[in-house]
Amino acid sequence: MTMSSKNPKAPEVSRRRARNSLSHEEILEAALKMTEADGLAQLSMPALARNLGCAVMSIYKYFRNKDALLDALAHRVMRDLHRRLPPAGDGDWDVELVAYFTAYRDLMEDTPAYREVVLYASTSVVRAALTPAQWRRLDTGIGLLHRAGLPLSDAVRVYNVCYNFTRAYVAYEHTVRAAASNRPDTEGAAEDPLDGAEYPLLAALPDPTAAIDINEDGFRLSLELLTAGISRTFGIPLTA
Amino acid sequence: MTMSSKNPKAPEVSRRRARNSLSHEEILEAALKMTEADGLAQLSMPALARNLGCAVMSIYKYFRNKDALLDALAHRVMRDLHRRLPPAGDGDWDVELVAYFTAYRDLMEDTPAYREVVLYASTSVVRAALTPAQWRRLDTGIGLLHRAGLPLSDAVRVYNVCYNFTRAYVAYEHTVRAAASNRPDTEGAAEDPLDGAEYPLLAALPDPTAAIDINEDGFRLSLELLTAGISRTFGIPLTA
DNA sequence: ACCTGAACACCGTTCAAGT
DNA sequence: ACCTGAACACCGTTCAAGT
Repeated sequence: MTMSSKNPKAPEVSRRRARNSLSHEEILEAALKMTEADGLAQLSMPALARNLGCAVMSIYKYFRNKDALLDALAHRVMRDLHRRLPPAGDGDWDVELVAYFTAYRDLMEDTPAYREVVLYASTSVVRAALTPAQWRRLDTGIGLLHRAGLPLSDAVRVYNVCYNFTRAYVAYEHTVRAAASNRPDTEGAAEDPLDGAEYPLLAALPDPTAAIDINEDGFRLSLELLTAGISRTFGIPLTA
Repeated sequence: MTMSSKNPKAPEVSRRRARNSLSHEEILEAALKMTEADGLAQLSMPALARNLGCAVMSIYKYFRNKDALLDALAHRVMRDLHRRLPPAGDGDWDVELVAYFTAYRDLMEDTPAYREVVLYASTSVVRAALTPAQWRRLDTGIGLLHRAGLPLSDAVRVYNVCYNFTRAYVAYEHTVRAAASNRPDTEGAAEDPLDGAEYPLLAALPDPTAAIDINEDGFRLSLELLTAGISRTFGIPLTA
């Protein structure tokens, strides 16, 4: 009864895509949009093709397989990410250090799609060709510690620690949160009170599970402790 | 021509499983074995059924769906894990703290299947009913910091930081390593030397990518810095 | 009650064919 | 050259049927 079904020979909005209308870029853009909207888990080749209005196999002319597509997506996302991420400033080392890594987490919080993509393709992102913006940020981050008084080799080791801590924490936060939202929450189910004889300390706490929660407070305290640890271990004063 | 195909009416090794031969326990055991052998990614319902010598749908009599099975698997693994994980000792707080969290990482290194399972079902594991062994270890871990001089509420916050750091670090290490082993390594591809004018510090390094590597050294240094940070922030002396 | 095969709606991917 | 449909080997899961 619809217009398009009345006569199969009718124009029917031209199902077939024009000759060179598809491109590497358009496919990636669509994939990114879909990831932002519904998450990486929903990004399938058929769904992507539907979204592009092309046949599934057309995508394979531009990407060897799905993995290659995800790799390209990860690179694109990392490039965007570092464009929005400032290099280290030249204020007090401890203040700047906290700001430097907090900025990374904040940006990831802003754009959940980034977290998934970055988390997924860890390798291609961590190991493969870094963009100039990433090298720059890396260089200034190490410089921060070097200026504060650490020998270069120690500055690299300490930067490494802070960097991996931040990446790991954000990734872990994300997986925990994602998993939590997929389940019937046990919020209502009243927990059994803990036996004070068995667990003297936990039993005294208002919420024992707080000890293993993961949230922003923990991230902040971690950075504070790391900073204090750097100060103490390398004998450079804190300013804050 | 084979014996079994000659006569379809022959005994044929009795394809059908005996009446009550299947069980919750046997299924979980098989799933764990398969995960140890080939990784969680290879654990499909058909593969599991083949392994058990039963029909795929038989499994569904014991587990509502695959997610429920993975949940049960995660709980089983966490229970095993904490059985092998000692509570905190009563030596010097800083030495014990490092040993306490290093033990977790070491155990995860030992049994890669554990990492995958624990990593996967973050929620059910982190939030849902903890076993007595886990509560015990938690209680002694917090006690470690409390005995060292931290008020109980701070001891919980600091424990939380160390715990989440360790979990996150191990999980992140695992995903990076797993992803790396799935790809053509770029080891051979000689990296372009970095421009000394653009990246003065990185250019001076023998291997700039070391700044973002992840390995055991980073883990150890992280724990050292955290310990030093706790000492400095809460004014309790280091003994090591 | 417990176990099962057939069937469904999805994947990613190969292959041979359209234009 | 670029785009496409049909087909294949896999998933997880529902349903109705065997024993």
